[in-house]
Amino acid sequence: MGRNKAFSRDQAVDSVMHLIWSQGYQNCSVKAVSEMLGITRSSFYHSFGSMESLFIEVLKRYYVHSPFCAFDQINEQGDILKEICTVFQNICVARVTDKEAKGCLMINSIIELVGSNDILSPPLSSSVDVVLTRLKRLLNAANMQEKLNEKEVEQKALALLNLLIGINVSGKFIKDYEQLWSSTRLSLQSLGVYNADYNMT
Amino acid sequence: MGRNKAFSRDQAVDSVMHLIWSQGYQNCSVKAVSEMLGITRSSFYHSFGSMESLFIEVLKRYYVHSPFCAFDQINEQGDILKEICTVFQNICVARVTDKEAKGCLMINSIIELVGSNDILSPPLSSSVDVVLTRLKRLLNAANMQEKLNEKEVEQKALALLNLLIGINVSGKFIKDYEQLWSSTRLSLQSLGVYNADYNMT
DNA sequence: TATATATTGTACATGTATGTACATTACTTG
DNA sequence: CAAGTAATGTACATACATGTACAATATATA
Repeated sequence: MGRNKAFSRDQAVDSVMHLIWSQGYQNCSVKAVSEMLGITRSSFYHSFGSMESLFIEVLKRYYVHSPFCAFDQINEQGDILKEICTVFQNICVARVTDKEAKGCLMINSIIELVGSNDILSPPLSSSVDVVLTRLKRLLNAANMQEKLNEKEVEQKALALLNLLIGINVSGKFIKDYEQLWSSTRLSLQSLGVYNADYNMT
Repeated sequence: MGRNKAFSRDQAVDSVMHLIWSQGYQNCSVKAVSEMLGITRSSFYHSFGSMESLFIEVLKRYYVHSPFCAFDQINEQGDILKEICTVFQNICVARVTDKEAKGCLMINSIIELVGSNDILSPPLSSSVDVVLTRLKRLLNAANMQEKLNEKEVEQKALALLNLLIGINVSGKFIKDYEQLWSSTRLSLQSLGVYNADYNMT
């Protein structure tokens, strides 16, 4: 019972995600967000509580749009390393293609907020942990023959994460696909993830 | 002739640098900065014109504090690759040591501003170009025997820049030196920059 | 159809933020 | 020491921003 919402929460979270994505969290005031949603600030507070709690909701939603998510789709029975490379390649395409140079919302937010926002730092940090854990799992699965030890897997996973972050930032000023991808491929190849046989261009 | 400034411009730029560094550019209002400097906003505008122009001044000043600057100090006659590794190692130390998790001002600002601030995007992007050019030069100088071609040098330089960016961001949530450095070392080693003989721990 | 209730809107009090016009101050040079 | 000038301060007009109290609205259920 009670009155119906004048807006779809799903759509709202989605458009707020895009706003924060392109403008940064700190640049999104309750006023601006409310106006974009076509509701009053009063309704905003009633529905979402605060910008922080809305952002946490956005963050969960973002995951399915994130470069990280693609790692979850990888079939562990297939050629894992090749699929990892494909994910990286797709990220290069996405970064070069995006005219707004938005980059990755999660990475952007980490830089913007971790260390300064006590409420949002924990969820952001733990989001990264998830990715790191996932990468370790993939590397271990791909590792049946190579036999890296636990520490080496961890190092390599973090190296891949660093590369992921690097690309997402470089994409802000490097708009040439060939340049971005070829250096990414070089890094992947060096780390033993890319194989010349893959022949990706 | 005329009245003396009540503050040292040098000190002012320096403290504004640290404020922006720890809080982010967008979080530093003219009001807050003026109050920190102990001057009125009126004086601020008179002395600096705008936050944007002050930031450009800060950016120049930052360079000598930046991880990038260390590359300029490298003696091209010595063991260039080893010195590059030392720079990376020092960055790992700096990131892990910094309790505020500030990261690199330049990288932070790129993520925060490139693509959204039309005035500050160009100086930020060109700052990166300087670093990339410097890295290419170092790699070429270290390359006398290896004979990489132009493209390969460019790829490797960008790979190093990506690594640099990755570390600076990872340092926000990874506070264990061993973890950060060992994965960085792995990346450097993979790229043929680190040599097991260096024996850096 | 009446009523409970979730949603929305209005209004308020308060603080922050920006940029400028104009007056004041203090110092330097002739 | 007088005059010119750079630096500073005051005041204003305007807009943005936050969070809440209270009233109005719409709808599902009884």
